[in-house]
Amino acid sequence: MLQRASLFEGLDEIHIEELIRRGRRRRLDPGQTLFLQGDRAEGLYVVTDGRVKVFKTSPRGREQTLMIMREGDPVGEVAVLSGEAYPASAEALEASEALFIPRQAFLDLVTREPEVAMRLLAALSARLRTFANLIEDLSLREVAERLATHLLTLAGEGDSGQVVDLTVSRTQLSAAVGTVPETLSRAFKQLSLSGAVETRGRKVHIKDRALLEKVARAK
Amino acid sequence: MLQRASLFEGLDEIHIEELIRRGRRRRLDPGQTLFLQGDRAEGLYVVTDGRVKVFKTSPRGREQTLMIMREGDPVGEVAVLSGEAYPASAEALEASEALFIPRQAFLDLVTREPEVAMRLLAALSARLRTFANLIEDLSLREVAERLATHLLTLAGEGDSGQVVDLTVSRTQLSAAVGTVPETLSRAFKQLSLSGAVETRGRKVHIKDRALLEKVARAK
DNA sequence: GACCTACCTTGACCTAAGTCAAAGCGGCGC
DNA sequence: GCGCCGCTTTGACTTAGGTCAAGGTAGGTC
Repeated sequence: MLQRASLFEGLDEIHIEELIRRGRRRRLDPGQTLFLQGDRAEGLYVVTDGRVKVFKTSPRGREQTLMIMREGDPVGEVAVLSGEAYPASAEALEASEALFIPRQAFLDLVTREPEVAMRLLAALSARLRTFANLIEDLSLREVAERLATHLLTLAGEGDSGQVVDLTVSRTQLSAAVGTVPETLSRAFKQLSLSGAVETRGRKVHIKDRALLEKVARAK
Repeated sequence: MLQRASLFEGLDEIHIEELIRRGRRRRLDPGQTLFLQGDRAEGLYVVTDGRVKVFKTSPRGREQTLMIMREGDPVGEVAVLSGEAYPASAEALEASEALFIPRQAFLDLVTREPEVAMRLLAALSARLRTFANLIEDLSLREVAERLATHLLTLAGEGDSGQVVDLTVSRTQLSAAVGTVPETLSRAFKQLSLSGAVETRGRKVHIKDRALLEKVARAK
């Protein structure tokens, strides 16, 4: 499984085995916390099954999801690399499993295997790009636009008529889009009324992709 | 100069010289563009003098500053590493100078010198942390709180009574904090009236650090 | 010193979106 | 089948903050 993780793809058996030997497998119940923002970073996790949400919390209890990690994704490497506390919290979205890799084991691997370092650079770059887009969205675009973009991202390249699976509850989606459930609900209604999409629970039917793109690009 | 850049600190003369040989020095007038979001990334820049702003633009003309880079900082490496277009635009804030390093020259150096790769990992990690905080701010906190945090960051560890230099115009600051000049102005007024700070042009006198921290941590 | 320009502040207004409270709705257990 | 619990939607209201339009202020130039 680790071999298929983008970070470790094609890595020698020996290293994989060392990671597993030095690491510790951890089962996660839905909603279970991996770590909280501010915790000292003793290591990182690699998601081996299920999904893990990385998020920030406001004092008033609102949440902003930073990213949702799946099988093969590393969680918490940033803290390990910079040697500081975790900058955000992480919890399992569903029953999941992760391999905990102690700080030093990971640093050893990264310094010893330039290939891993390069992969890591690629991963962090991609993430920075995603974050930059989220910043842009939050600062410069409104909720309906963000939702439209989000749906299009989920939909990928397909054309009108396809059905995308949100895979998360509305509450989770609202936190990912940077709003509250009530506002998300109204944004969906707006998109439905205009004829761009049709919703059925967690499935969203994209009825008019061009229209959705127009909303996404917006004013 | 490059030797003092955090990325290349302590790097062999030979490599530095190669970078300079393969690179191209570029003078920048205030406001001059280095690249625009979406441009194909032929390489990256290292700021050698002055300051460069990296930002996103909305169709309605508003701007969100992502970061301000100074002497020694790399700009545009993310695009080079991920091999895609620049995810944001960059322009000089003042008369500046930068070394343009072609894509391949940089990739050669990174793959050949693990030390540089490690430095880069550290730099990207730090940036991810900054971005995560900006996302949190934009999504979960209000303008006065963000401004207070920003001022405290500029102030560093000092105590009440110190004077911090904004170094940028109000318009620039508003784009960095994620708002418009009018709203920033009102936020400053709010902080002044409460007695937390006093403003004199680009200098801000921190009169009551504890109070400022209270505003920053907020509700 | 007077003028110009660019930036900053203020006031009045408007709108997106958050909050609070109350129904809906749906799946699950009994 | 009935009722319960959690999630989602809806409605009414409030508010942060963006927009537009005047003024104000300061630094630079002649």
